[in-house]
Amino acid sequence: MTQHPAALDRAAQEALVEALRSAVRLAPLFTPVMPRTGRPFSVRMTNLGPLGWVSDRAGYRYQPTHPETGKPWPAMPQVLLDLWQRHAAYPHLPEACLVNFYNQGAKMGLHQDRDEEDFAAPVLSISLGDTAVFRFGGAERGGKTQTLKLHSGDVLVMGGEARLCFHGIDRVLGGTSTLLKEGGRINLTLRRVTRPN
DNA sequence: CAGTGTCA
DNA sequence: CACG
Repeated sequence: MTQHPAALDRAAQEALVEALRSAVRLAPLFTPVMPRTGRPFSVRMTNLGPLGWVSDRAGYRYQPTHPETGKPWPAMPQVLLDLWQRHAAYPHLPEACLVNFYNQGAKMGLHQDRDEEDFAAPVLSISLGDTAVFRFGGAERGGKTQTLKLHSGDVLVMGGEARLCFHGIDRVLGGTSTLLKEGGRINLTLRRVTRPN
């Protein structure tokens, strides 16, 4: 787990937010639900790139289209591909950018990212907007955990031993950033999904 | 079990 | 930590 504080300056963050606004017009935020129970998540999400992560009553999976519009996900902006190239230390393109929007009060329980085929690729996380309290532990559920504050513009790389660590968001600290006029936090996670040829 | 509710 |  490697944190790069303020890897994106304010101008880069604003440009990214603008790109995300365009993307969300094409691929609206949706509220995922838990497999089997159908209980809703508190975050809303969308995706960019050839594949997107979705959760519904049938389970977790990656798919090439938006679950509500049926249309392909919008392309990943070049700035994200550049960030991957710079921080991922992995010689293939990312295939999915999961966009999670947290309003104040939203959280994400401890989980592992394990729906990808290639755990050799890291997961790269980019934080925008309000500061979040990020919790992470080891590769076993129930192990010791620590917390870390993630600020707007931070890039976190979960690779190597940290690739399968349990992690989640305890809470979002309202009013800690002026980046998003509507408040809240956006997290982007870039992932390689399929095993490269 | 990427969810919530409850209790020490 | 148990649940549905």
